[in-house]
Amino acid sequence: MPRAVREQQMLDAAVATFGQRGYRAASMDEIAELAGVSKPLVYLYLNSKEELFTACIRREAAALVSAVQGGVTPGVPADRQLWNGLLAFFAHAAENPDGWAVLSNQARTHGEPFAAEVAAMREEIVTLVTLLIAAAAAEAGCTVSPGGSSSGTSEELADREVAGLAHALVGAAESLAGWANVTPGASAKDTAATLMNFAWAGLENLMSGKRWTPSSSSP
Amino acid sequence: MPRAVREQQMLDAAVATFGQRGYRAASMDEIAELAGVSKPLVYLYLNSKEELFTACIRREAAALVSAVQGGVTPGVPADRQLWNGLLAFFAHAAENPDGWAVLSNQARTHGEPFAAEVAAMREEIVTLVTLLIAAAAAEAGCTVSPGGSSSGTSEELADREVAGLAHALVGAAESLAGWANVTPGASAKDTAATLMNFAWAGLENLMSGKRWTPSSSSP
Amino acid sequence: MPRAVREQQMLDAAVATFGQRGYRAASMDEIAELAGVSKPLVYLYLNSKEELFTACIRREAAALVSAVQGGVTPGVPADRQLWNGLLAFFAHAAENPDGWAVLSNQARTHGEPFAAEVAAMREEIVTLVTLLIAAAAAEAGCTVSPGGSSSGTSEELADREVAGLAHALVGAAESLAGWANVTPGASAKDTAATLMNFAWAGLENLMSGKRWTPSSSSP
Amino acid sequence: MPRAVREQQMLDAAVATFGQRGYRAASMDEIAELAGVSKPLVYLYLNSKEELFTACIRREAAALVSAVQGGVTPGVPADRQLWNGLLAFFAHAAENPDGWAVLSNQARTHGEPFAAEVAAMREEIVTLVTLLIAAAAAEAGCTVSPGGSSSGTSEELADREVAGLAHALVGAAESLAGWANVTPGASAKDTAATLMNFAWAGLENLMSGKRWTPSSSSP
DNA sequence: CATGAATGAGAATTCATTCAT
DNA sequence: AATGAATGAATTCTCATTCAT
Repeated sequence: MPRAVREQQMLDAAVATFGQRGYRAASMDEIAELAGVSKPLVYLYLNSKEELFTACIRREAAALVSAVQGGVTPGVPADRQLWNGLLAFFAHAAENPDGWAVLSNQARTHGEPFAAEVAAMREEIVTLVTLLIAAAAAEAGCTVSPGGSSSGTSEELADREVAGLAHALVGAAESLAGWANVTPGASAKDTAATLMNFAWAGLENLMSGKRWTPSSSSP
Repeated sequence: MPRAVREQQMLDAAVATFGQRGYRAASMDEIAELAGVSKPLVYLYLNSKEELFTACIRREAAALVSAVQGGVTPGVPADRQLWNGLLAFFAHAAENPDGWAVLSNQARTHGEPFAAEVAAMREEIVTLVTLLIAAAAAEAGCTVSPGGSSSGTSEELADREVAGLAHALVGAAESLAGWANVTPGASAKDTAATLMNFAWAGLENLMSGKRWTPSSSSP
Repeated sequence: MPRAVREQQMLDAAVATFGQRGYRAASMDEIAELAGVSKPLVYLYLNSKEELFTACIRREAAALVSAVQGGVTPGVPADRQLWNGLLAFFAHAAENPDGWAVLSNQARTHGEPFAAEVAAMREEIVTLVTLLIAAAAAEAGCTVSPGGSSSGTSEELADREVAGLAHALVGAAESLAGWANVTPGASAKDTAATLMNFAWAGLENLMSGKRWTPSSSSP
Repeated sequence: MPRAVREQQMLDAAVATFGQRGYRAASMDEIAELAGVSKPLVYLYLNSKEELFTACIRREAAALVSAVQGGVTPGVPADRQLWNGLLAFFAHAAENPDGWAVLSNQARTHGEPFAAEVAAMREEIVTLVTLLIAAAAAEAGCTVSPGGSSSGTSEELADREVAGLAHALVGAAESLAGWANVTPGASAKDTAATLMNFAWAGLENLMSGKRWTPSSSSP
């Protein structure tokens, strides 16, 4: 059996085990057995538990990013791109629960070699979303100023605000994906719709300058 | 030294260690040393690693809920209550990063004794937020119908939508808290403002029936 | 509460715990709790686990020997004395199962400080039985020769044979006591009768020279 | 080194250690060192202290039963079979003192997983002896009635009496084996002869109806 | 290419024992 | 006379990792 195939089998087993047991609780014994190979072979191919875990993270991160990017097709309006991206994201997380668990739970929870990998992936997605939001703003005739804090002027949006929005959106998506994965009856489409509604409304309001500030409320 | 004091010292040390290392990677040796006591004493007072971890989760969850509830003072308008609650939440998470890590990362990542504890706390907060959102809607003259799916009628909001909003809001807040804890220059107030804007806009749009649906967009 | 009383309570608790759990598995914590006192007090009175166990053995051994000797009343025929002794022995073992377990199982199973204590008690009983057997033989008009091996002559019994008989009898009694303690429906009287029958027959045969030897059998 | 060989080495070491120190006091460290392997290997092959101990009991019980059965060759008169069986038993116990200690002391003294193992072996031997005694009775022209209590009639023996005899005989043999193992100058042959004499006499007396009863003695 | 055999290092947990009061 | 507080030293068990073949 060719090496590449064996390696994928090992990664499959590792993702499943890490996702369900957690990094520390997963044992190389269990992974090797699940992969149907002997432990030394795992070491021969992947060197150590740490490298094996890193390889898992990379593979799953790449798959997720690729799935999302597959949804975000240029040429259509920004809101549709966002919608398709969300849909692709929730569908992928639902179809690969172990991989999603590795990325969202395990990788973050264990020290530095791993957190950086996920942070990179996350940054990639945040960037994508930031661009989408900026594009949506542009389509709505709103300029994005590279300045610091929010000017509050209608038709103008600060960089920071767009970035904050993107972060909040990605954070909400991550949280909802975990929730949808453990909630029966939460389809990817419904989940995406909930978030899209939320996000789009926030975006429209920001663009039209209707911000909520502590002082805008009753005394 | 009296038992109660020692116990708090141990919990302090345990929260710090669990928060930084993770449940499995944290060793009782390290916790005991950090607490300035011998391991047997930790066992004498807290019985096992599992019970120790559970005690940490309970204490931190109670502290967090209490902080948030301290912000949500009845008698003021709902939007202010929400604002104050968010502020209290982000401030508490920022001031207790290890406790927050225990609740948001560790407790969820490890099997059933623990996940349930956090789920209970989360439910408590989601309920609080749901009530707040409903109150805000009422203040704005919008009725909340106990029916199933969204009717789309102006001035009417389905139960499910309020709950979805609350879930998304709490999820976004959790995610933003993690992000703020890791991002220099993100103050609790700024973070709360970003989210409040986002959430309030979503709420206003929902209340006024301006929902985004896949088909409402350009082809 | 006077010291002597407290000490007996501790020994009661210790005998029960050692008898049921075994020497190593019994913990000083459990013993102290069962005795209703604090651990340091146990140490104050009995110094160490080893000394505590020794004290248990001594007390139980003395009680057993005293019970047996209470049955063996001089002045009556030797067979009756033997019978009464057996009866007293089985009754005592049945009434004090934990004490009997300490003597028969635990004390023997754990190294040298303890085995010697029990061996001493056992020797005391074997001596008593030896004298009884010799008395019975004398009553039956049979001389006991202080010589070495069995002469085989009728009406004469070697020292060694009497000692062997006594040892076998005591061994059988010990074994039967353990058996009776775990066998429902085995009364002390029945058990004593079984053994008495066995022993008395052996004795009579020996005294009348009807020995079994390998060569006395068919070729 | 092949697994089977290593396993036997480990069992050898374990039997020696358990026999001398007792179940609780024997440490896996000591056993591993005596076996000349590392502790993890012992766990890899035998899983736990409990399973290791059970394996010891099984091996030693099988060896002992096999030794006794090797002595009891069919085709020769029952008394010779009994004699050869006793001889084989005492010889085996003398040659394997640790194994004998495991079976006779340790296994009985510690809770349920183990006691049952030994009880099974003991039952096997008691059955063998019961059959032998019945055969001996038959050869002597005595019928064994399946009835309840002793009829007392000459030439007739109740089931119960045969079973009681077998139990007492096995108990006496066990006790004598322990004694012989501890008494210098007590050869297997001498020990067997003492017991055989004892047993055979008891059997002959029972068969000829000469039972001792409390009331048959002088007042 | 693949594995059976083997281990050093460290994990959780328990226990007999001692002080200061 | 009595105890709450505290620990050093084991003990059972697990795991990532490496050779020799």
